[in-house]
Amino acid sequence: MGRTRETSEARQRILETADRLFYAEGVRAVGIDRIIAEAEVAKMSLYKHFPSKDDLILAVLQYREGKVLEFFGAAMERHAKRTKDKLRAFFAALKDWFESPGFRGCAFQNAAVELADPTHAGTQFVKEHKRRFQAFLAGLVEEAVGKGAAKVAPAVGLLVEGAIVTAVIQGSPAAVDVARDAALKLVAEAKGV
Amino acid sequence: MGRTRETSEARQRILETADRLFYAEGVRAVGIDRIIAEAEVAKMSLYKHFPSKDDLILAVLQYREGKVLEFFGAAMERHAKRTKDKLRAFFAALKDWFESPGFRGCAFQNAAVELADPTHAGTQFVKEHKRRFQAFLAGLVEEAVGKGAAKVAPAVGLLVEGAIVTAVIQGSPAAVDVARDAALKLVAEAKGV
DNA sequence: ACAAGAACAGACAGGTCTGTATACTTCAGG
DNA sequence: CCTGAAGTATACAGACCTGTCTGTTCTTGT
Repeated sequence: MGRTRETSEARQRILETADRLFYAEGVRAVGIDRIIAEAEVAKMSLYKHFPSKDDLILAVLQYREGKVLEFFGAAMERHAKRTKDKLRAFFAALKDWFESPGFRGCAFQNAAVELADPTHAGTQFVKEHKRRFQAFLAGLVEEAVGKGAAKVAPAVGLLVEGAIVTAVIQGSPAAVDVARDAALKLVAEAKGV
Repeated sequence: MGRTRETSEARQRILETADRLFYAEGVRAVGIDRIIAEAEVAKMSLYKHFPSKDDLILAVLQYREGKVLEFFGAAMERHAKRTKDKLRAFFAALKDWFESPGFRGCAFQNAAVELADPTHAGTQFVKEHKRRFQAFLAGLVEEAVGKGAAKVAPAVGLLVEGAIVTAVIQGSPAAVDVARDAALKLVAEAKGV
């Protein structure tokens, strides 16, 4: 039989191409024609899988959340061999990301800024993603600090978000070191008390 | 004589209107036609004062930097009557901003994201603005902590940036309290040592 | 072999975008 | 009174945008 709707090769090619272009140039700046040309796909194929561009944007964000998870999983595991501290491994992974070619900040945040519409499904998804990401981060903090994690985890989250936007604007990954040192200081203090 | 080029009424109306629309909906989403309609200005007047939309974007960013300075100056002075601590007054002013109607994050950051082009004059200006803003913040930190300011000021900057993006995505000003508490903790520790 | 689903190819409609061109109005200073 | 600067009004070019429509080709299960 023909490939099922969710695993179609054309669909996958569209998702990957759109993800790459959206991240590099923005969801508003990249048009449908550009995506189908680079994905080597017919326009009707795109609209069969994604009824509108807004649907495609949402699908790309969902697709990207999976990729982000994979990236941090792999990078942290790589670093875990040096430091047993998971929080340190996370910041090392963050630095890897900042230094990766084509780094342009957080795709979710960027999309939310460009959409500029709180009712857009993509904006809603970004909000939920950030909550999930913060929960993940809180888990790492809890391993480092134990019960008092609730107190410092949100501050660590702000340091991470701040480091992301600062790194992309300054065009340098240096912010991650500042964020890591401050986060470790806050964690150490929470532990000490 | 006719008003000089820099103080023309039409020019001012264009700047204010463009600033309002750009901030609310984004520099890419708002077109020239929309701006001239709401500013009640002829298209040729706009292009006389700003040769291209990119020039207008840059001019709006410069105009806005002045307004931001005014806002924080006024808000901090208002709060300075309650707390003598300038850093506390700053975070109180930040909260005022987060709670102001139509808050949509940092206009400079948003513009940089939308432009998605490091060579764009607007992007360059955003980078410089952030450096100036960080210097201003470092001044506040120095008053609180003295000589050791260089150590904690960058971290406080990340907390502030993180609070801005988090507040807009979560649609709540709660992040500012987290940022303030963490910043004061870092400052207190730097002072103690 | 054949029907049906999936993808391809490309034209097209209707709208929006930036930027230019043309012609008219208003008004102040010499 | 006349010149020139500033602003107004409007039409237009050329590009690009999303989404639709019509056909063709390829593959695969029955």
